[in-house]
Amino acid sequence: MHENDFPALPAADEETLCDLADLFKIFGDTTRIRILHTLMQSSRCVGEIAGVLGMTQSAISHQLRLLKNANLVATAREGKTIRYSLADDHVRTIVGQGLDHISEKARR
Amino acid sequence: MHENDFPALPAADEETLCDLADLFKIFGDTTRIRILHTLMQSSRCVGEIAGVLGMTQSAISHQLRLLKNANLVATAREGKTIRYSLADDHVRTIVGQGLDHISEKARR
DNA sequence: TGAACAAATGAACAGATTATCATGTGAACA
DNA sequence: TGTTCACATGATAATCTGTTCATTTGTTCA
Repeated sequence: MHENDFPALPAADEETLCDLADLFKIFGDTTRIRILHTLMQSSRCVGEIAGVLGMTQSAISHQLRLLKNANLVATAREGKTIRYSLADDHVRTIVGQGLDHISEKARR
Repeated sequence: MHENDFPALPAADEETLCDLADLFKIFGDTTRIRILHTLMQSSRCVGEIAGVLGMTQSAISHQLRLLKNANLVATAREGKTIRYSLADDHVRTIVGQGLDHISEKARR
């Protein structure tokens, strides 16, 4: 059997592929991945994230906006701070798959 | 139980997170996603991919190099052409997860 | 109310990214 | 051997991205 004859996934249309690229673009930045990684451990407010990552509040806030637009994080106001958390388990799954690929590559 | 207290994945170090971002960066471009999508259906040589996507051979070749460096595609010479195919099933899995996230988002 | 604090926003600049164009490389075969 | 074909590569220009700095918004609480 030829490995490429039976695609495991259905073909996607051009617009979907574009949306898909946009989604991965979000994961494709060190700062944003670090933010997501931080939120995978616990939800945090903006200032905390900035502190943990050693970056300015503004830089983090700009990136959080992108993450929120992509529905990857959710917000909840708590007093005068705003707590960010992962929106759902897709983030963990996608990150997990990425890590899988990397570790397999390293094994070669 | 607090949803963020028990991460499903272990913490990653800074270098791994950087590698992870680099991996997703590859998926985060429309041309490259279209190439991968094409290869998910069947392996193809460079000229075919360029034809299918309606782009120049040079543009495709440049992108294929990035895909190859990331170990996402494999090559095999066949006569005077070079056949590109997906390197392994991680591509399908990662793309599949991305599509999941998108369709769920659309459902809201 | 208004002072203090947390976060969001806008403009601008630096660095990265992508397609194009021109050219180089190497395998196949007459 | 040398021409041809398929692909790779390098330099360039246009576009995109991310951080910084300055400012604004909006909430809390004295």
